[in-house]
Amino acid sequence: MDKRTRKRLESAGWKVGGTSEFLGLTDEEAAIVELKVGLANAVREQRSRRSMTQEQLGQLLGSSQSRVAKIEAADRSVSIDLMVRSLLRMGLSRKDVASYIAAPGRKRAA
Amino acid sequence: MDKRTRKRLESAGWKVGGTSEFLGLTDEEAAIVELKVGLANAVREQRSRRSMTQEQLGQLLGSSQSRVAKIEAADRSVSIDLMVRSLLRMGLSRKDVASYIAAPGRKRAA
DNA sequence: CCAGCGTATGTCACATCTGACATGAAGGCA
DNA sequence: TGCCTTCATGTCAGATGTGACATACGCTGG
Repeated sequence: MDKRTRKRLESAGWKVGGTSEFLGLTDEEAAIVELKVGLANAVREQRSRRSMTQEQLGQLLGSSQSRVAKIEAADRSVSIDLMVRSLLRMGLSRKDVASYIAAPGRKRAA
Repeated sequence: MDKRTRKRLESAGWKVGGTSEFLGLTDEEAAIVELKVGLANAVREQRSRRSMTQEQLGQLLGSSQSRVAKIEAADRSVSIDLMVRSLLRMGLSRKDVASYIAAPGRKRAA
């Protein structure tokens, strides 16, 4: 998890320690946070890859710039559903989404 | 997609054709349905593997028998979040969940 | 210095999801 | 046949997620 990501998460209210659990964060909660971070990074990366602004992506998703920002920040108020729908709308396949979910944190090939 | 699954989906209000799209179902919607069916099957399979009743699983999830039934039926009223949380609560890893999402429909090894 | 662009954050009315309950249907068994 | 277990489906009040808006922050070019 890079510094920037961690900062975003913490300020969003998540309690993050190491890459996994810490005080008051069960294994399951930790797994969900990690999973969401993976998807959040995926969205940011895919958008970036298309040279789109958050505003443009928001439009593509039928949503707003602010919500895209929250998605990419893995904000508490964002569901996995929304993240997945975003990726699919950007043309990714179910398998692509799965690979992002399985991914540890950063880095990715295709 | 087996017959039983298709029946459950259709009665749940989804419009399903082939394994993918049909009338009035965009590619994205189709992908979401398939993804949810994969997770629904995963929950049913994992529960079955543990010889638990829906009632017992409901308790483990802090929920009810009826909601478990809806989860396994990939009901409209069930979010991907809930399905994922269920699988994690049953002890699966992020990677396990990912593999179920990537899976076409039925069959699985481990 | 200060516009302007892209992004981040807080808030809120409205939409969707969720647990719980009631009830029904299918199968097993005495 | 009646009873019991397990799963399916409808409903609803309360919880959570969502789009939109306002506003703030950092950066870059003028």
